Amino acid sequence: MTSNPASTANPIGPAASGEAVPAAVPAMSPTFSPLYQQIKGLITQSLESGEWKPGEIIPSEVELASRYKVSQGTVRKAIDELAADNLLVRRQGKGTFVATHNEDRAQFRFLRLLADDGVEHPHVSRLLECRRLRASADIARQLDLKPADPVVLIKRLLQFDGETTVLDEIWLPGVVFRGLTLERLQEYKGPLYAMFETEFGTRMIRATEKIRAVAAEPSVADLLHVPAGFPLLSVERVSYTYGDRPVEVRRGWYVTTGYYYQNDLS
Amino acid sequence: MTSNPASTANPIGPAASGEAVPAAVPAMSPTFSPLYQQIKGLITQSLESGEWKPGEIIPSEVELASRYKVSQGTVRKAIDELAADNLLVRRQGKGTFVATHNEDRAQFRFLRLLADDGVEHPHVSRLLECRRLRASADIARQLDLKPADPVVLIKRLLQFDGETTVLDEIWLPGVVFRGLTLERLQEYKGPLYAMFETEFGTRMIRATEKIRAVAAEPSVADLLHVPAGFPLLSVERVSYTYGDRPVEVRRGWYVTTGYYYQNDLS
DNA sequence: TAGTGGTCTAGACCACGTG
DNA sequence: ACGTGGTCTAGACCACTAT
Repeated sequence: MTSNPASTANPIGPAASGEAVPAAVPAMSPTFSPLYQQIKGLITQSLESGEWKPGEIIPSEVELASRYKVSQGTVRKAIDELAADNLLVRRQGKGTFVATHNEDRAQFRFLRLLADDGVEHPHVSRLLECRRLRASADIARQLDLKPADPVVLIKRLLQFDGETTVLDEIWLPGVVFRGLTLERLQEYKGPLYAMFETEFGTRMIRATEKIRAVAAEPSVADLLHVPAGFPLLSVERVSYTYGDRPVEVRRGWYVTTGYYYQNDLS
Repeated sequence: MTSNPASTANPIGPAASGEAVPAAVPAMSPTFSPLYQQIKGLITQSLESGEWKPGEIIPSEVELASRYKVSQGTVRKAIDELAADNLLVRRQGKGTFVATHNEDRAQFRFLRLLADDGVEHPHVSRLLECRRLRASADIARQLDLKPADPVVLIKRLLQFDGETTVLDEIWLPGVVFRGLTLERLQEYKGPLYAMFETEFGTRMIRATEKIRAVAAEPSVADLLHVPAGFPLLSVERVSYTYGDRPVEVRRGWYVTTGYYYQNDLS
């Protein structure tokens, strides 16, 4: 019976409940934020804090509605957006789950390389090295660190059907990825992002990429088994976790003979 | 007062209205389609048929609700999805409008080339030619035509800050783009897609791109003022209009020194 | 002041997955 | 049979824009 006047402003308390008439407060609007956005923020907090871990189910909509003292519809809209952002996954009849880079076939989401026939081929990773060093000015800036802060550098090759196709250089903040060694990398089965999520509690949410065509430097050409000067796709990626905090810088060189980078404009 | 049992199946008629008790029909579900999806389809039809043209305002939600005999909430959900698909644009307080490639700053949506400093630079087009010819087997297949069907071929250069940066070869179905000539192209001010929409009633909805790094062929290199063998970004695009019908094949070569192709993974 | 989209609620029912 | 997400409705109120 409560008539809930769309919340007055920021505070979560949506309105006194239990009354029969539209509550007082006429609702001001400097810095107005919809209720469902606030709920979205609260759910995100629980995700970030690890209250609900990747792969786990979260409380049902009705349960969350009663917890936050809002209607189910409001929780629904919050979850809708989080699902659109790939933070949650809805499964009808079962429940809503925290998205994960594990089991998921969310591989292609971050490596959009297809064979010329349009088929997504499986790939294997060959680790070259994993060192700890101090961030260059450039890497520090991109990772939002101070210059000379500790970072981890991983180099690896990806092979598709036995063909060496990708060379990756991956920089990670040393503080977050304390204890990351070549051995642990080699032991882990599955995608890198799945490992980061499971072993280091750092989940990649989104990324931006700068793509160029470049001529292969000799050192890169050697590793990829192409002649020096060979045209390669250069992919510079910055990945972000909760709160849009950058937690990975990745420089990739792709051999695009027999494979292409797929992109959809919509 | 009508209790509307979520429609029984396909037909649009949502339910007999005016009764007080949940209508009979227990609702079967082979090929079940939600009401709002059907409304979405009807609105799309009106867009495709030109009942509401690009840039124009469409009827208000309440008006559409009464036209389709559904609640405003159902229309709202349909429009929400169409807005997410970039077919409609909502503007609070004003109304809902048909998306357009004109005035819009929807330029960057289909040409994601930024300068190294991250700034989006304006570009000018220099038309090289516009011929009519018969489709090759390959182009015919991609445009869903029969081989030797008439097609239009446009070649052009794009210059950013005076630098020649992009070479485009564009194939269009001849039947749809009857009357497209070099002169008309030169006369038209504004983006190509805006012209296609205004002059030929064909609106590009989405596109897929295959991206590779290639060595510049001599003929291409000449036009782009780079040496033969220079690494270029090869972008093969297929664009689609309503009903996912392909209506453009575009082969682009980008010089990515000083510029990069921006992509967001999310 | 009027009209439009945007938010919020409450309740009913449907479709899906599991016991 | 039950619980979960998914759909649909109806009505109230808020925020923005134009007149």
